[in-house]
Formats: sequence, structure tokens, C-alpha cells
Amino acid sequence: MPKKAPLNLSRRERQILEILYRLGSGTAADVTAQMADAPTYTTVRGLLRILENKGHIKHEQDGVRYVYSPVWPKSSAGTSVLSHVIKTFFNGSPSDAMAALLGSSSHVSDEELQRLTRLVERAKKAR
Amino acid sequence: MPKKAPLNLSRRERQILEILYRLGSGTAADVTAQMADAPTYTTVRGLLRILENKGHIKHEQDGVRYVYSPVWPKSSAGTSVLSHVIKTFFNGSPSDAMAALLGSSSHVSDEELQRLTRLVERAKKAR
DNA sequence: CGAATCATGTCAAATATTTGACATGCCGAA
DNA sequence: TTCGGCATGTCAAATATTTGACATGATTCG
Repeated sequence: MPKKAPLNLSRRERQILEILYRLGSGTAADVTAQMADAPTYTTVRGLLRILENKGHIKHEQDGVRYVYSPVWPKSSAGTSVLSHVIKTFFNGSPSDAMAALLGSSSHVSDEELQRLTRLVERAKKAR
Repeated sequence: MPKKAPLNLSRRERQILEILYRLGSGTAADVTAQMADAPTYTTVRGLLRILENKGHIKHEQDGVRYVYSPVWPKSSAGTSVLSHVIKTFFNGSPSDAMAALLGSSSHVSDEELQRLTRLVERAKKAR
């Protein structure tokens, strides 16, 4: 059974869309500033226009300039990407993913752990 | 502060690499079979060779054919991708991500919830 | 032994992406 | 008003990706 085709984004498009998700919204200049390997300003504007044509982002006029933001809400886009990652790398098991995260040297704060406990408890009750 | 440059993978390369992570390993034919929008067999082979040149995958000879597999362990690649996703879509908060996952209609089994509880408990003790 | 089959390797063409030069319009400061 | 700065829009060139035709070698089967 073939897998569903992925979003049809090129490397740069993906990169810029992710930046917009991280920022929430931003101008072409904002986006450029976030790129370590940024092309010219004009180029970034071009890519933003392409992303807009493809329906991934929209813009609002702020005085003289355009402020771009993703069309799809961050949370739902994130959930979708997240479950894709879990399928790809963690055999579809969220707890495998969480284990990797907790196990890695990256620090998960006490507060985060508390929140996780509450979340899992609530999920248990909800079944 | 500009962000670190992302992996330099094209759309197809990414797609194929992900399939290999999902399968663990596979021949060009295996990979082709997993693609909803597959190009020709010859093309897939070409892309596999490119991925190998770039150092993302390797192959072993199995009788007459090549069996490809990722160079980087699934778990570490997954962890890396996962934390990137969490940064991008969940403000760097694992519990935000978990909340999205538990909240979404997707089913998380009782067993998964049990494992999550144990994981969080262990992480708490480890601090 | 051939012939059919299936594998890899090469390579140039087709397509898509990425890029920046240039043109134009708007706004605020001198 | 007039100029400088900064914004957008257009467009064709440069580059990268994607593609499949073709060549070649090994293995299997009749």
C-alpha cells in the first residue's frame, strides 16, 4: 500500500514556511533575518509570493509593507507534522517518541514534567 | 540570530529517505512500491545513488541487488527531527506537543498511556 | 548453451526551483 | 516640492532536481 503523497514543497519553500510558523508572522525582511543561508531579499520575496499562490500563507498590509502568516493554524499543522514524524521514526508510538525526548540530554524542566503527568492522567480518565 | 541551515535535501530525496527510515531498509523496488506518486524505477535508483553520495544512506549487496538503509540510526535521526518539530510548532515545549497528540482524535492506546506514565515518573526521579 | 529476466551504471534532456536585475510606486524628511 | 529609502511586481537567467532512454553485466531457466 503506497503512502500518501507528501506536501509538495521545495527546500526553500519549506524553510520559509517553517520560519513563519515559528515567528507566527513576519515580513520578508523578518524571514530573511532568520535564515542562516539566506538568499537575497528579492529572492525571499519571490518565494513568499509563491507560497502565497500555493495557498500556504497569506499576507496583510501593514502600512506600506506585507506581513505574511501561515494559512493553517500552527497547532493543527504541528499535530499533522508531529504524527508524521512519529510514524516515520518511532513506529507510530508516541511513547517511543517521548522516551527519545526524555532520554536525550536535552533538558525537560520540572514544570514540563508536571504538565506531562497531568496530561497523561487526564487522557486516561477520558477513555 | 539566524537559525541553523537545514538538511540540504530535495523533495524526492527527503521522501525516499523517510521511506527508508520507515522500512528500515529496502531495495529500489521496495522504495518505489511505497510511493503513491512514484516516478520510474530507474529514477528511484538514481535518487538512491544521490542519497548515497551525499552520505545519508548506504547499501549492502544481497545476491545480485542492493539493499539500502540509512546511515544514521533511526532513533537519533528521529530525536533530531522531533525536537526540530517541537521548536517549530510547539514553542519548544514537549508537553505542548504531547497535549496536541493526546488531544487529537487519534487513538492513543491504554498501553501507550501506561508507558507514558512510567516514562515521566522515571524522568522525574532522574533529576 | 542461448534467451529472457532483472539487476546496476551513465548520461543528457525535461522540468522545477532559485536567483537577482530592473522597473515602479509610496511615504516621510529636508 | 523633491529626493532618498524602502516597499512591491515582473521576468528571464542560473542552478538544481528529476526523469527516462540506453548500455552493460550477472543469473536463471528451458
